Amino acid sequence: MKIATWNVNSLKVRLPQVTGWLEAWQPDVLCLQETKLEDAHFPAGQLLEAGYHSIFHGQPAYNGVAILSREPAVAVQTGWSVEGDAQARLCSATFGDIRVLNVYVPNGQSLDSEKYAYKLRWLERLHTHVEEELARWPALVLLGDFNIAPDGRDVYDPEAWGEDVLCSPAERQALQGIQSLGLHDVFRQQYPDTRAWSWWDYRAGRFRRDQGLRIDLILACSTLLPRVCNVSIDRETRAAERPSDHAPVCLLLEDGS
DNA sequence: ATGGTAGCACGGCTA
Repeated sequence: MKIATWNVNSLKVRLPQVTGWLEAWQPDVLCLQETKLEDAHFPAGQLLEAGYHSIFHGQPAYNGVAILSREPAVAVQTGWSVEGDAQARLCSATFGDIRVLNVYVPNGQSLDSEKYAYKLRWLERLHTHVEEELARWPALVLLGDFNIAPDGRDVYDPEAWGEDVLCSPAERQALQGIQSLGLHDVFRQQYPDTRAWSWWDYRAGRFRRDQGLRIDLILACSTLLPRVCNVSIDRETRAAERPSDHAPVCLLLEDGS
């Protein structure tokens, strides 16, 4: 079972790159963030021609999440379970024995912004939601664009970034709190000392100088860890023509028995 | 260098 996540920064612009990536990597499941598309404009037909079913939860211009899959999803859920959400940042589905939660965590903009307070509230809400989902689905993978670098190993210049947004203690603690429910950062588990990034700002030649952050994460519950074969960050796709500012991250799991 | 670039939508916001 191959499960991947990719913040595409507009699926309308990136559709050729996405279908190319599906062809090259052949994932069973690909979670997308920042599709920036209303549901009425989602290219489900073109993706089906490429061999993938879609579930999607979008809005005009901002946010938007989707899950593409070889097999049709079951137990699909968009947004939170009970209340509505104004911003399309979460969708979930089950494939085989695996529950997949795809998130686009708010960026937060800056520590003094109302958007940062919203980010912290959103993470609290996610904590509760993950707790509920784990009770129902023991084999769970939580993945997506977390807009949080877990620690200094995940930042090209931790001194310069300090405790700014994406690296602040409060959001890192919120992430740790969610992980304390029994979820493990599979990339970090596999590569304890590797400094690797999943996002490079378009500005200031950040990619050219390899100055990035690792904010796109795949968290797997303990029961799945023995099945982890490989985790990779596809830096080549960030280097390609007209790229998203994020690289895809891919997890390969052994099939369940 | 408190900028820079990209996307949405056509001015200014978001990242």
